[in-house]
Amino acid sequence: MPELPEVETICRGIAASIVGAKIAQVRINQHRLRWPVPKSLPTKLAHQTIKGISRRGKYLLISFPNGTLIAHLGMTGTLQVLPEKSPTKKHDHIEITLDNGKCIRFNDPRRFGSMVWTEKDPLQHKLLAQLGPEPLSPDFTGEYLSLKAKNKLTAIKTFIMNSKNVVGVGNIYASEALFLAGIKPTTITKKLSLDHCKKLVKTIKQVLLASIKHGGTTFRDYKNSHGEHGQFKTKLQVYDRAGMPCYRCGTTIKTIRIGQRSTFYCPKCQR
DNA sequence: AGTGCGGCCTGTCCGC
DNA sequence: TGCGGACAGGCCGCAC
Repeated sequence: MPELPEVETICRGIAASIVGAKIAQVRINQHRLRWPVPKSLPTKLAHQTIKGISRRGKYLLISFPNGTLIAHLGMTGTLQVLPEKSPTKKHDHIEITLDNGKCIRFNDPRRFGSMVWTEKDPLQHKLLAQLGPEPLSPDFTGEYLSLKAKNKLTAIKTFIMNSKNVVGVGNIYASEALFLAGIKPTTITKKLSLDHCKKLVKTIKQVLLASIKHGGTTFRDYKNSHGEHGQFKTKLQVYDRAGMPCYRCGTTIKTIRIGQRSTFYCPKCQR
């Protein structure tokens, strides 16, 4: 499942082969994604040159002179740059052929992903305007988290997974960061001290950076822009390890559900 | 206003 | 072996 490190990996992986290229053709094989892909997209993109690609949270922004394509990979989406002639696969919903002999393929079996077109400032788009700070930016500090978290009655895990508070922390990295910080995922946010918040901010940054370094985490579906799996899975401390011994203390890892999400933690290391 | 949950989807896994 | 059902999950949008 693509979280921030996976999206960052894809962004870095495809930039060199698409920026500066001109669109030759856009084909929509399936317009029913999270939101319908506008039928006018092929016309909008025709003959436009790709100016750049960047990331905001888990959104990829591909910019053109006349607007921006905002892509989200949802749960199972992949974005690959392939030779133009490589065969279309099942669930290749959108194919963007470039004038350099390559083709961008958006593949998403579960169709939780999206592809949105905007001609305004993309950061002011409804999907992006309300987003909290980037977790790896200097804006994301213990003081910020502490201020934002005080008086809130939600579980800390739910809180850090809410993109209004901080972007890019999904289910896997939330469990991992809380383990590294020694904080029980059910802890009510207002009970966290400033020191807890500082520690947690540090471990969120730490786990995201480590995952980017290893090319992301592949759980079931994630592949990078070259179709390769991420290697961070082997580094996971608690995620999907229910019933197995904690690497640190040997206590059996527990799983519970918080806000309809499976959550993993060590009952001894996290309090 | 803030919180919580329904719904969108298909592949995988499990039990009968 | 084949089939049905449960489950996985990001995130918007609605209901309370």
